[in-house]
Amino acid sequence: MTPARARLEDVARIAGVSPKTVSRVLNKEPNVLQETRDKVLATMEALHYRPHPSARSLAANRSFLIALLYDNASPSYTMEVQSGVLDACNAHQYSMMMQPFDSRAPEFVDQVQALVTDRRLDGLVLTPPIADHEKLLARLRELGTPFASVAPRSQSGAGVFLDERQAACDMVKYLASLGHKRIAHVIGHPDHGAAQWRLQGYRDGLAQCGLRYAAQLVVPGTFLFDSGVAAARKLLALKSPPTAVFAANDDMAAGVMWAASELGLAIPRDLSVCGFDDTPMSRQIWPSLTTVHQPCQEMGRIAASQLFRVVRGNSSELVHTAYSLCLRGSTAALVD
Amino acid sequence: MTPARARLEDVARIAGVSPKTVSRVLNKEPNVLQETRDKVLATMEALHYRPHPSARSLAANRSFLIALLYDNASPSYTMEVQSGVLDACNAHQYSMMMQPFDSRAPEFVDQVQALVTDRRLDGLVLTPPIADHEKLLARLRELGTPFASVAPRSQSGAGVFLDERQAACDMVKYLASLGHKRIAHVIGHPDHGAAQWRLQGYRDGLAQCGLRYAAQLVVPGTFLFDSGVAAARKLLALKSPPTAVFAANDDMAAGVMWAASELGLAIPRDLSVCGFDDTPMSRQIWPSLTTVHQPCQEMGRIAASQLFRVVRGNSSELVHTAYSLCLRGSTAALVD
DNA sequence: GCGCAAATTGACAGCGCTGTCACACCTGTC
DNA sequence: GACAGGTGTGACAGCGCTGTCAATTTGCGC
Repeated sequence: MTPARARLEDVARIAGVSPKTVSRVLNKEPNVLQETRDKVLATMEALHYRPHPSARSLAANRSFLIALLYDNASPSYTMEVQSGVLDACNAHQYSMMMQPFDSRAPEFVDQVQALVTDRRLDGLVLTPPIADHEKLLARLRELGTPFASVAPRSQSGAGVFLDERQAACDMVKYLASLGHKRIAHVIGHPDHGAAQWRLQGYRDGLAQCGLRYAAQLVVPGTFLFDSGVAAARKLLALKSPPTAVFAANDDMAAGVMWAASELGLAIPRDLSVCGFDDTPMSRQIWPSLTTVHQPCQEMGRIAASQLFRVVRGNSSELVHTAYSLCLRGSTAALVD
Repeated sequence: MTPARARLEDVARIAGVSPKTVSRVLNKEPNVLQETRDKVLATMEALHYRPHPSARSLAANRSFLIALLYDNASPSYTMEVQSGVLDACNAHQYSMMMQPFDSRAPEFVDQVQALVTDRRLDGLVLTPPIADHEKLLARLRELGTPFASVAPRSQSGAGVFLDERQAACDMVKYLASLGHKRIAHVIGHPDHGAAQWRLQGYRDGLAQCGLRYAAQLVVPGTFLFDSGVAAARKLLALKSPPTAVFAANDDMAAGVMWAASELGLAIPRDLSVCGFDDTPMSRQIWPSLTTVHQPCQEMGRIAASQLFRVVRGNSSELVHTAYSLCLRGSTAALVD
C-alpha cells in the first residue's frame, strides 16, 4: 500500500556515492562536483526522496522550526501575517508553529522561553505588541535566540517596518484637503508602538496643514471596537464636535461609525470617519471605510526571510515596506 | 549561559533506573511500580527535563505533529478553530501546523499527500470545505491517514458537528414570528455542506410556519460579501421584494445591508437582515447583525481531541455541539 | 617534476529516544 | 513443589541523518 520511503542511504547506494555526499547535496553545501551533484539530484528525484525532518533535526541539532508569536485581537491581521510567514517557510524548508500569548501575563517571558527550549525552536517571528516587549527582547538576546519583528517600535534589529507615522500624517492631510478643520483622533492601545506612531503622524499632519492641536479632540482607545464607540460618544457630545474622526485602526473607526449612526448622524455627510489597517471589515460596512492599507502578508514573508538570514548568520536588516491610502465612502468634503 | 539540557539518560542515572524505565514513565506506559514512577517523575521535575521532540519522533516513528487544513476565506473562523486545535494540542503534547490549500486545484489531493508523507504527520484536522472533499477523503482512507473533520457534510467519521439545518430553521421561524412573510434566502457556496444545510433549514422553517417557498426569493451566492451585494440588488428589484433576507453567512448579510443602504433603505425598518456565523464584523456594522453563533474554538478543540483518539486507536465519534441565535438590531417586527 | 594548498569525497560515531526481547521475580494452582 | 502466567525492569540495537576528521585527488607556481 504505502511504498516504503527512500532513505538517504538508498539514494547514496543507487547514485554510487557516500551518504555524506548526499547529505551535502541535500543541504546545498559547497565543494561538491557539479557532476556528482546532478547525479545525486537525479537519483533523489527518481526515488521521490524526502529527508526525514526528525532525523535531520536530531543530527544537525536544529529544529528547522520557527514560531510566530502573537497577542493580537485582529484575526485578519494575524492570518495575513501568518500566510506570509508560511510562504517564506515553505520556500526555505522550514516549518512554522503558531502560538498565541497573553503578553501582559507575568509568566509571559518564561512561557516563551519554555516554548523555545522545549521545542528547540530555531527562531521567532514577533508581531505587535510582542515585538515591543522589552523584557522578552532582553531575554531572547540573553539566550541568543534569533528573532525578527513585524513593525517593531525600535528601528533596529531584523524584521520589517512600515512608516505608519507618515501614513497617518498623509491621512490627516487628506482630511484637511476636504476642508475639515476639526479633525479628531482616537488613539490605539498604549502597549502598541503603532498607537504612538499614528498619534505622532496625526500631529504632524495637523501641523503641516496649519491646524491647531486640540486636546479635547484626542481621546484614548484600545484598538477595540467598543473603545471606538465610547470615544465617539465623547467626541460627539462636545460643544464643538469634530467634523472628521481619524481612528487609529479600523475596528475603532467602525465603532465611531456605529455610535454616529446610533445618534442619527449620516456618514459621510455629517461626519467623515477613517481608520487604519484595511481589514476586510472596512469594505463590508456602509459606507465603506477610508483607511490605510498595509501589505501584511508581504510583511510576514519579509520578517520570516530576515529571520532565516539571522539564523544562518547572514547580515539582516529592518526592511521598509510601503503603505497606501484607500479612499472610500466614509470620508467626504465638508459642506456647510 | 544556556544550561545544558538534561537528557533522558541523565534522569535515569540520577533516579537510579534504566533509560527505558524513564521512557515508560514519560509515555505513561503501564507496568511501572508507582514508587518507581514517582521517583522518576520527581527527578524529571528536579532536572527540568523535557524530552527532545525530534529524538522521540525518530525513535517512535511518529511525529507528534498534526496539521490543520483550511481553504476558508474567513480569517476569524479559521483563527478560532485554530485556537481550539492549539489548545487540544498543548494538552496532548502534540504540535500543530497550519496549511492553507486551494481545494479546487487539480493537484490538491497530491499536495496534501505530499505534506502528510514529507512531514510524517500523525493526522489531519479538516475544515469546510476540505472536510467534504470526497477525493481527498478517499485518498486519506487509502493511505490510512487519521483525520477528524469540523462540520463535515457526511454524518459519520470522527470530528465535530453542529445542527446548522435546525439553526437556519430556527432563524426563519424567528423572522416569521416578527410578522415577515416574504423571507428571502441567499445561498452559500455550493462546495460547502453548510450551504446545503442552511438552505434546507430555510425551507424547513418556511414549511413549519405555513409559508410558501418562492423560487424568486432564493438566490445563489458564494459566501463572499460581493455576492451578498449582488443578491440583494436582485432581490430588491423584484416586483414584490422581500421584507426580510436570511443570508447563509455574515459576510453576505453585510453585503445585503450594504446594497440596501446604497438604495436608501433603512435597516431594520425597511428590511430585516440576518446572517450566520457571528463573526466579529457582525457586531461592528450598523445596525449590528442578527445571526447564529457557533462555538468555533470549542469545535476546533473537540475535532483535535477526536483526532487524537483516532491516532491512539481509541473509539472516536462525531460530537455534536450547540448553536445559539444572536438577536440583534438588524431584524425587527414588520410594520406597515 | 615537486611541494603545498585547496577541492572533493568518505568512514565513522553519534544525536536522544523507543521497540524488542530477555530476564528476574512474584503469585496462585493442583 | 514444579509450573504457567503475570508484573516490573533493563540491555541493546537501531531510527535517518549530520558533524568531524581523515583520505584522496587536483591544481598550480616555480
